[in-house]
Amino acid sequence: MAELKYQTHHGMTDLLPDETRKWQALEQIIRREAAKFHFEEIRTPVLEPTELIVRGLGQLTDIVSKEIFAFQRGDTNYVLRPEMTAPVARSYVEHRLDQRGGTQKLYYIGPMFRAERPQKGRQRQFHQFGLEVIGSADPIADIEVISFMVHIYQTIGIRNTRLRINSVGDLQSREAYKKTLKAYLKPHLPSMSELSRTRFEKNPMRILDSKEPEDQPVIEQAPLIGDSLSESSREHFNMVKKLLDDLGIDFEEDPYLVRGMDYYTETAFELISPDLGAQDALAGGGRYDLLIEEIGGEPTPAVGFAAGMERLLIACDELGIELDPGKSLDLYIVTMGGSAREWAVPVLQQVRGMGLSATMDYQGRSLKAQMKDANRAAANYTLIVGDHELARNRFTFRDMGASEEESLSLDEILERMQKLIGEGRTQDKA
RNA sequence: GAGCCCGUAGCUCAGUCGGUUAGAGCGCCAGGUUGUGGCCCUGGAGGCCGUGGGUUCAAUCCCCAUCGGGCUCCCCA
Repeated sequence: MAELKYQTHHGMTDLLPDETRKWQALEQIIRREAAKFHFEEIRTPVLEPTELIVRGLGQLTDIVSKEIFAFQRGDTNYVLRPEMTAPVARSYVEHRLDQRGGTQKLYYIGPMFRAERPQKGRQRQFHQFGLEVIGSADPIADIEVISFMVHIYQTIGIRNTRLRINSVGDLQSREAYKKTLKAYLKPHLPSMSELSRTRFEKNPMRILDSKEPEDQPVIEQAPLIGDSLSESSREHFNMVKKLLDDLGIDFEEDPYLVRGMDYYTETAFELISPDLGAQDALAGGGRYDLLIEEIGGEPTPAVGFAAGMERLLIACDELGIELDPGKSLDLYIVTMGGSAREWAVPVLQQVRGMGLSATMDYQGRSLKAQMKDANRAAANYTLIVGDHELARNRFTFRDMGASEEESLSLDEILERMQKLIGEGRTQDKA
């Protein structure tokens, strides 16, 4: 096709009407289920202070070091949020949400931005939904979060997922572990990948995540975080696993699971799907007991997860799960002639006032073209009006599904429509 | 940041071993049915064959660059 004057940026896509129906259906499920778990929605700006993201996620993480969209205006630094945990934590501190009392249970849905090379299941503007439970150190909080995450995919019908969990321990455990790990790694460094060698000083735990072949033998023999866990971290993790068992949620313990953000402590988890290809992580999360203090709040334990919506929808496609309820319209008013068109305008308002959806042609097209349009819009009924009907004050009311029609007064038609609401025969897919 | 593949109508894709007016299906518009959709038939609109340059008598086709897209590594949702 010819060169376009303007188009979306690399890795960013328009969601067109035939797509957005599916998105709305997904969002509806998320909101409904979040409400069941008694989570409340939080919405924050897409632009955040650069420092928040850098401090929050960690300077050395991939996201911060090479994937953030940042710009400056005057002497203020802005970033497009790459994730929601830090922004929610910021909001919690900024608005003293602890003063609302108890544990804050928040959910969000929205666009995130990362300057990566796009591929299947990875875009520069993508969408996540997720939960944050702030103010509880109880393993029950971890479990509620994990259980919601698993529940959502179950509800949608994505069954063949795998839950992987690990504990990265509290601060003491991590310091102790880093020490043993570095002591172990040091003699092997010369034979290891360049990436791992750079990580050694900065963040040795990330080496365990390496997929470089030359690192594998070293990693296999490496000491595990599990062996360095403090007593309380061990108890916490054991309780999480026990509760998962109690809930009948299958999981596999992966001692090598280390997640991408520095703020994680204790429980870390990931939900992966074999239906996704290279980018197989559907969702992931964990506890972040140090983040809120790190960004200037009171020491506050918290746990959450984030899920990629594009990936969820890809999985649905792969599995043949249809979220799109399809188009629907209650009434299409077909008009012939200027007076009929003018007559229709207030009738539309009346029908809509009854809670039904209604539209008409705006172009003065032929009856046939309007019928075709009504069909395309998946209209359940059409009301046909021309000079003939106006003169007799009786209108043609056509049932598009049954291909039957009769001549009725407007009141009779409205009465029928009213009845349809009661019978739930209309497509009110809010 | 690195590698591989691909850019022909709105969409999915043929095609030209380089050679006069570039095709199909679907979609769109109209007619067949002077006031009736979904099926069928007929017709129509719609392409500087992504863009720029090069080679050539001649380029949509070959070469280079560029832009865009897809996939992979890395990493993540």
